[in-house]
Amino acid sequence: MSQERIRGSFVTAADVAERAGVSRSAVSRTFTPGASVSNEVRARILTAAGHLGYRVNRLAQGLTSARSNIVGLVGADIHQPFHAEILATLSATLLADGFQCMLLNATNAEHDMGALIARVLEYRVCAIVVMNGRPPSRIVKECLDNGVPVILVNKPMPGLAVDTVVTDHAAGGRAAAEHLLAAGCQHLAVVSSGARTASLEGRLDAFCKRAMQAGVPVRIWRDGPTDYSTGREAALAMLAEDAIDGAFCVTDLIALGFLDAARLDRGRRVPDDLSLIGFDDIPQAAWSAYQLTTFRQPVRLLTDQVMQVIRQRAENPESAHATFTLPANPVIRMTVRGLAAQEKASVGVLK
Amino acid sequence: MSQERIRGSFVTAADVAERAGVSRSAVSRTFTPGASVSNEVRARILTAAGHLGYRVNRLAQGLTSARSNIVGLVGADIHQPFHAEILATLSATLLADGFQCMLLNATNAEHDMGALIARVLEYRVCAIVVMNGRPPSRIVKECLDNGVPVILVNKPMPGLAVDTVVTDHAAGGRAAAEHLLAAGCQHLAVVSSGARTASLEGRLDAFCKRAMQAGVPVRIWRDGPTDYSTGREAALAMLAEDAIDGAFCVTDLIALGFLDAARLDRGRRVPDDLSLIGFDDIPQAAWSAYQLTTFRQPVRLLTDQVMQVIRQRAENPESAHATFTLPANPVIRMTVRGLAAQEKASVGVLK
DNA sequence: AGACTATTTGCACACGTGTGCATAGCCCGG
DNA sequence: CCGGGCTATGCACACGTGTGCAAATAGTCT
Repeated sequence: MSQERIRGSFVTAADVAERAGVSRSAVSRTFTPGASVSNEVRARILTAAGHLGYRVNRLAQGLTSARSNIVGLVGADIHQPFHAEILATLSATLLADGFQCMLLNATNAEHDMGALIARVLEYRVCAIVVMNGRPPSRIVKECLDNGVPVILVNKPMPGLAVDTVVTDHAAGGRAAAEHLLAAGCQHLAVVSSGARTASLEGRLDAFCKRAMQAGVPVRIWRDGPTDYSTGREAALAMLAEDAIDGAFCVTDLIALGFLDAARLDRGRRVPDDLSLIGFDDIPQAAWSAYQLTTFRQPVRLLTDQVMQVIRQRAENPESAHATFTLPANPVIRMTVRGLAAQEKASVGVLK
Repeated sequence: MSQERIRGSFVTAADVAERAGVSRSAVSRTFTPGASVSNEVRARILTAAGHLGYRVNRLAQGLTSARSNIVGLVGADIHQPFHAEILATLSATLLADGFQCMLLNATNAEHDMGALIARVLEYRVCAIVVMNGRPPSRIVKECLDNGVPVILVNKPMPGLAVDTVVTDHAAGGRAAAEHLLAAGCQHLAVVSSGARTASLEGRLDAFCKRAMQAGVPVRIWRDGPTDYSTGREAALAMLAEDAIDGAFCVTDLIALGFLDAARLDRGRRVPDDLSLIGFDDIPQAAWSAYQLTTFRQPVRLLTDQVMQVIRQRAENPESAHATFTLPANPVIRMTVRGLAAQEKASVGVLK
């Protein structure tokens, strides 16, 4: 088939044209949907292209159109379960829709992110999606100045012409408080990390506010990485003497660390002595050793909304910018007292 | 600063040249390391570029050189902890070394992978790394014909001119058997998924062979996805009546499912009644509820080796192809009988 | 001072593609 | 048979960059 290929170099449209005995334009038109080529010529070109192994050079193609169909995906800590799920879903959706994904994995959330976005701008990406982290607003502004739309997931940046897709963290935090109150908890705790991101703070603030409304005190932990280890440390410290009977961890990962330390190191029975709620609904939360009651971030809805924004901006760059807020639905499992007992029968062990 | 920018279009080298009062070549040379420009002109160009917000167009740049510095990363199931870790490490390394990553997330491991690789070829990537999955050899061959090196992680493909970087699965499987035999296990089991990948099969075969040498029977489970749920199902089925006292799960994810079902549903005490070993060393294996004894895939070494191959191929495409085999080191925690008791004191709770 | 060398700079071309424009061919109605 | 409209095709240009080559300029040695 490709025995006549010169090894190690790409075939160009001119090569195909020569072999098919037509002009290069005809080749270009054959691979451009909607262009006018006769069936006979198209067939000849396609067989020639097949024999030679021709592939359109998207670099050259993007040169004329001044825009590629590459989307830049920016994020930090992409190995964490929730971030990995967003990345996997979003990249699969983008690829299915004909886009290409450029992955920008920031090791240092703050500093690297700016440099990485600057680099991906050099590829004339058609959009940049910030999946998490805190890109400096200066670089976001530069993207916008260059006509590259920026879409922020779970991170509002007021005052910039960006599209924002967020989970309703406040509603989730409030609902978490209500669940724990309904379970009869009298001494609440909320566990977060030292990262002051809008999503984590939003959950925490709403939780505290709702508890305060009910007149229930809340101990606050806000230190360390957004990690399993932070949950453990918080539990070890807070459950040493305090009589906490209900805790909201702003992340499932934190919640699982908290749960392990509470049970294994502090001897608490969950949910009998202590009710616990997480956030995100990562796969591990459903594992039978945990059965964590949590709030599910609507990953599918988030990514679908991101896709829709990208498409819409592609065809109409000037349309108004918007913030889309999607609900986090409770996933009742076994770590909250009243609910666990009551729903036990109808909830499967694995989701 | 950028107040004079025409919003929504990129600045070209010609714009910078005009503003700085020099030729466009001078601009190009300023941004080309090692080219000859006087310090005075360079400075003038750099300030002009800064004011205008100039960024080199890598699409145009890659056009002349017939090769971009984009690396295609191909994989399936990238949300799984181990795959996510490989992806995170590899992408961070590549970005730190000045490459860009194009992410190819295959939803259907077999079929999609070919189509995705074909698409990324259109961007004249300088290398393709297959992180997992089974790309059809036809498309791999096409990459090689086009001079694009292909690097396979944990997946040998004999007969093709590719570089291969693998963990020593056979040695790991053998060592797992030896650990369980040393713990005095008499009735072994090995749990794998229905995916017949070289890495999983390599671990399984070596385990079985070593156990057979010792005259110990091995029950084999090989069904379902490479997943937590498979471990659960295997444990539920195998531990219903069988007197299994030692199990090797070819993946940590499988092992954790097995462990949960063994303890919670089948009432086994681990490691007293049952010793268990996994493979990969995902973060969850270190969680205090699990403390899984396992074999660590040397992710850092694997990715470093991949990087080295990429660099070396970049400067010398014709060098001989090789297979690099890296060892999987045991991580002794608490799920194997003799070892757990003996080492308990010296092993931290978190890694 | 003159010649020779090293450095800097600009011109012009190449890279591979899409596309506007003009031309050629075809079909069809009058 | 002729003209009009439609389709197919080729030419030539543009996109933004890197770079070889020649010219110009600065610097150095005799």
